[in-house]
Amino acid sequence: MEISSHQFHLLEQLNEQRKQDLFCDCDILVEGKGFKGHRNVLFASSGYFKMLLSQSSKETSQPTVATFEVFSPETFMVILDFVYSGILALTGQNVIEVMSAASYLQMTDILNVCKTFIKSSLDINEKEKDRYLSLSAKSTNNDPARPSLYRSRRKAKSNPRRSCSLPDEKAAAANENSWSSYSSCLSSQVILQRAETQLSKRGRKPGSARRRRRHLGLAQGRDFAQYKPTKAERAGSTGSASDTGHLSRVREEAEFDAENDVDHDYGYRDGSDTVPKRLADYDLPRMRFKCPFCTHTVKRRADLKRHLRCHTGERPYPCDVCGKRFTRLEHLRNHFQTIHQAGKLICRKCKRHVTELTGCVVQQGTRRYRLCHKCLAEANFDSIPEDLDAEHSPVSSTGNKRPKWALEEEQKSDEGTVEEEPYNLVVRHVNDDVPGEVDEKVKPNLR
DNA sequence: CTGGGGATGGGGCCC
DNA sequence: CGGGCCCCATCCCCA
Repeated sequence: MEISSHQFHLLEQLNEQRKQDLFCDCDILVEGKGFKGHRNVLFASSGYFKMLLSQSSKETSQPTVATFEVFSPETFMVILDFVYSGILALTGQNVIEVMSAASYLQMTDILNVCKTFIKSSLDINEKEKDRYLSLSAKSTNNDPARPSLYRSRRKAKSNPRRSCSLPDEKAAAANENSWSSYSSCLSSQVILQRAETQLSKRGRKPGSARRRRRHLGLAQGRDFAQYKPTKAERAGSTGSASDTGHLSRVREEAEFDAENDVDHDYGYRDGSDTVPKRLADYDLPRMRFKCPFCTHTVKRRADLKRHLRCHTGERPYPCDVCGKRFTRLEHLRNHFQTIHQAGKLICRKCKRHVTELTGCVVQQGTRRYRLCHKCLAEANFDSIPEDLDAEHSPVSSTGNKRPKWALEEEQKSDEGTVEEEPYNLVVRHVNDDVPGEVDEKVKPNLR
């Protein structure tokens, strides 16, 4: 027989012990501020502490000391409170830093909740946008009541501990009405305010966005936590070795701001007085959309939507021929044209320009390219490397418009010269949330 | 190991 | 607002 309240009471007791510094055997120093905790609780909650404590597990007589300089004490407080209560006090203000810290501490539950929080915030319907954008110039999102809104929603659930497992899409969907409107309006304001901050920053140094441009290159499975700085950034970075992932980005941002004499004190917290004045100094568009995952801002919501794919890993455009997936239709088209349709009128071997008359298309697996007649005669296919996909690739020698996976009976070899256009590009927009479901022009689903 | 070039991915912006 | 084009940075493979 399971007594459901036990877990809650146990956690409550541990939290009391923490507050009264009873049996605490772990000291955590965050930017100089000290926190107390229990090794077993921290071990069970964080991958980082698991690693740390398992290394120092032999010296159990001495209290463990962990020092962090990569997030603020306030942020760690939010996380520690969550560890000991199951309640995560997320706000539009702190979500980015909490997510960064959770990533650092390898606390995937918090990470997922933050992601869900942010993604829900992005689902801004027009009504709310109009309403809150008009408010945003005057209002502040520092209302202390707001985090409690999020908490209360979570508390409404039967088990407070379970309530942190929000990443469950169904749960998120079920709760959408109850909190996404809140978070989206909150986020609208955050986005606008931060956008204004960014505008002020960027406005001082036109073109700096380009110089600071980062290749986010987040392929599927690559998390933004694994962000790699560019060569220039690596060379110029003065960040601590422990500052990994987006934390280093945050730090770089700070460094950039320092370099460029950016004033962070915009007075947003106290209201609107300073904001229009500052913005008025720069003749820039009023609206920018701020990416919740990074510092990037864009003019149009559609561009933000597109940009977000580099964070979410969403690749809704699969190549029907090789299965490779792309974030954009145009990338799929480019890929298809160059890889599967030999779109480039260049001899692959001698790199000379070829025409339909002076060259021919060579098919190798699913890959097609052109060779001039001379190179074709010399190569005789021997020097052309095998295509890994060759064994399962359809090959056409007819050039008919037909389904690309229809393997022709008379086909004997994977290689050979072919006529034009055996593959047709079929544009599909795949919804990743429903595995296997393929639909024409399904709207991208931001997870 | 290194440089070159193709492939890919992301941003700006026009239509 | 989506599609598409252009440009550029980065990755990655290969000589």
